[in-house]
Amino acid sequence: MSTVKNPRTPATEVRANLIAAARQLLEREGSDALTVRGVAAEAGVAPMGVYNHFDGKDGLLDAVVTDGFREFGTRIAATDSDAAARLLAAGRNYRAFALDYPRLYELMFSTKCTPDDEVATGAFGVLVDIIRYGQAANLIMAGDPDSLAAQVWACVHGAMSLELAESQPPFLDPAENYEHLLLLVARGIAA
Amino acid sequence: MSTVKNPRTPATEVRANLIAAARQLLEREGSDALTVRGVAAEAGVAPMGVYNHFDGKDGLLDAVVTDGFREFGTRIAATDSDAAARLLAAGRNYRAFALDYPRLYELMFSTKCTPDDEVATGAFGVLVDIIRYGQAANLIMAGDPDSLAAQVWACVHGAMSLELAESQPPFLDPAENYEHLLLLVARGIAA
DNA sequence: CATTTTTGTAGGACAGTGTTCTACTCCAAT
DNA sequence: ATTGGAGTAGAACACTGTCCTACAAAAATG
Repeated sequence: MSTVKNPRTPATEVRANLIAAARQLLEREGSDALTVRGVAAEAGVAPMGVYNHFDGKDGLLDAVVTDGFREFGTRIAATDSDAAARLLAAGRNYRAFALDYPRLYELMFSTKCTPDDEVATGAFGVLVDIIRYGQAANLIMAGDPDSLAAQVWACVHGAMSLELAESQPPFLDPAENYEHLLLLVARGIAA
Repeated sequence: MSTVKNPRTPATEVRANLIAAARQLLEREGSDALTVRGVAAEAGVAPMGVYNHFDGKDGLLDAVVTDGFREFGTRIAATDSDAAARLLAAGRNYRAFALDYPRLYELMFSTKCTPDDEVATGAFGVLVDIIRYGQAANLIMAGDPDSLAAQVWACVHGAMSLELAESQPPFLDPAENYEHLLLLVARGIAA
């Protein structure tokens, strides 16, 4: 009978709790489950927190994808000293992240969300640095590293986007096909 | 004061009208405007038509993306006798379609919709045929045409997905970058 | 041509959504 | 110790997908 009042969440944790709850809910139950009331309940927070700490639901989702890009940047980094190995490793790290958080990955690249520009650029910069490293080793053709990175990014993103949407021919093995794609890209940007 | 009753739409037209209305509304006002009531009003049809002719809103959207894939297949086809020119032309046709119907294109490749398998496979087959034509001309490397087509498709899809989401560095010219990407792909699958 | 069945429209209803408002209460800094 | 900011609770609004009933018109049947 007695409806107990929930304990109050410290102000400094509300924001982080909401982002973490949204990410959990997104992967566990899909993007349809990302409701203001649902995320707040998952975070143990009042729905109003979404409006006090973010610019409504859209603002929360923007914060979620920004958080995703921050993690993405650290995940795709590779440190192999061999330039070719580093490029391949980064490509595989890219796929591993997308497979770990498929729904977040889709949200990150959908037109519904706008991640913080600096953070997104940071993740892109990781790839640019790998391209530069390959150019220094004379593995990758000369040219604007940003442009080359954008092309490489497009190829791997397209592969993961299609794999996650199951838009690829079902008789092709996704992992095998992705490895072939990485080789295609390597040939395409070879010096 | 007097609410006039709308004329009744012939049964054979309701379905096509709803799909056409959804496509118009989608491009004109964005995916948020794709409500059952909104589409029905745009089509001059009662909302119940969405449930009589489709499996609810999701069924209507599936029909919309299937319609999109049908048109897509005809649009990307290229007939240049030179194999390299045909491949390039198809790549440019691909981009032209995505730029003509950006919101439909995003919907077609989102996880929310499932196009009719046969139709989607048909569009993919257009690219497979172009790959085969290039192999016959000894322009493209030997290997499974389906696998090669899937890789090429991934690259161009990724480029358009990023361009439409404005996820590319703003200082790069999209058209120019896309041309570079087509050359990258051509080198990657060259014999 | 007359009758019956199918199928569109009208309009209301339901639960769930994003969003905003008010009231209350607790934590923290002055 | 008091005050003000910031959390919760809960109601309210318009809008969403979905379903239901009632009625009328088109289409198929005789």
